Amino acid sequence: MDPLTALQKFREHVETYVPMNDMEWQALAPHLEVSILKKKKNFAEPGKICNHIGLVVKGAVRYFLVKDGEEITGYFSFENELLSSYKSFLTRQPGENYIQALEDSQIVTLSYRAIQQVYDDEFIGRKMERFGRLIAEQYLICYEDRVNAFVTQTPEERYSKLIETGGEVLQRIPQHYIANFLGVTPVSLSRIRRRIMKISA
Amino acid sequence: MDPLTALQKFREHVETYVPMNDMEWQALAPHLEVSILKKKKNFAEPGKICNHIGLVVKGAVRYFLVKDGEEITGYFSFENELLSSYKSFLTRQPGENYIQALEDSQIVTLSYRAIQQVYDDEFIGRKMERFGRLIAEQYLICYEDRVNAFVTQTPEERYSKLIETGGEVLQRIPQHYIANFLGVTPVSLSRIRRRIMKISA
DNA sequence: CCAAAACGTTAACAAAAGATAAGAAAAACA
DNA sequence: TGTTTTTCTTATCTTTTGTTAACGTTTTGG
Repeated sequence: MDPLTALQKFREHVETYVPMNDMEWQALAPHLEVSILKKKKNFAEPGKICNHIGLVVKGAVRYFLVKDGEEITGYFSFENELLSSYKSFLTRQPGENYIQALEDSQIVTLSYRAIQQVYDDEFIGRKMERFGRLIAEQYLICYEDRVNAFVTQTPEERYSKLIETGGEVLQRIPQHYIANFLGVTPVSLSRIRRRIMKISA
Repeated sequence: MDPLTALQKFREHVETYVPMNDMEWQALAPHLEVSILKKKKNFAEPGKICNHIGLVVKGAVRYFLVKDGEEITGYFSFENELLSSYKSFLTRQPGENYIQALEDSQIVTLSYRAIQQVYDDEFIGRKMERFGRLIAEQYLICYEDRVNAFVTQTPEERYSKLIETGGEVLQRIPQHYIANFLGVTPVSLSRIRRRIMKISA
């Protein structure tokens, strides 16, 4: 999609959290960049500081790290979702994971320096500060739910729940990635699926 | 400790995130309450909306939920740490977990209504908004690490790491709570401990 | 101070998951 | 199109975990 439409998507995303008039948008927009991330290209890499936060306006990305030579997938971001190696981005320390495009993707990014400028800005700082807070709070809740799932549910229960909620994940993502996401091996997920098939059949 | 000292603790906690002068503190302090939570008493309960966020100035609390009649412990908060059923607090929906005092505790609390007032305040709103953002970001990072641990590490690795970092948890908390926290049963943790003993001995 | 409850370990068995390898089907791509 | 890679399943074997129960110890609370 053309860059202006992409930027518009970013504005809409902000406006789901805080209202924003045209003047405010005029102040924010110059800090944004629109970029293309080709399939298999990395948005973040281990050992490097993640200098951008982004909004996926088209496509999807996968978060993973390499352990004992194996890729272990921890998360995904789809259209209209933010992406960043948050810990690295926020702490300014080298990250541990890759963020890689699953498909050719288009991303609206905001650099660390830019976001700090925006937070400190006279005119829009207050509003953006609130936006940042609400974003962080929402992701906090997502993580809280996910940790709860690990603590209180079996892998089978986690998978069943994932099917119920019918996330986009299921349609667009290879199952061995989902297995990692659920905290089990691909082989194990395959067995879980068979067990569930038998029950529901 | 006396209420004024407790409030002072809260101020110090805020100041680890944002600077705060006396006038700002004067504006914030009236929104705070100091309360005592006796051992085994609940700060939050399932089915109820969590209306307060708090800072533990003395004591410790445990987060747990009841599944199939069993208590499953997911988290703890100690001195100088925040506590809240964040999801319930932020979304204004009934929560799912208990937050219960492990010891007689003293807590400085801020109600949902109060914190919104503070965020909207002319004088200190901007600063508190940033405080709220930084808090949420920090907790986000904690959760990110924890989810990563579940996805990439075995229970044994998680326990070993917990010992290395030598968290307060280990000293003050019964091991079957720690087992839940790590995502395994108490019996399993006992076996893990024995395995590790043999190796390091 | 005593009885009851909570706690940690261990054992025995069942269930589930990890590791590895093999094979078929589907997708990627050249 | 045909070939290679990826993906998913299945099987086998080993390891780990869950479950239940028992036992001694410690802690708690009246």
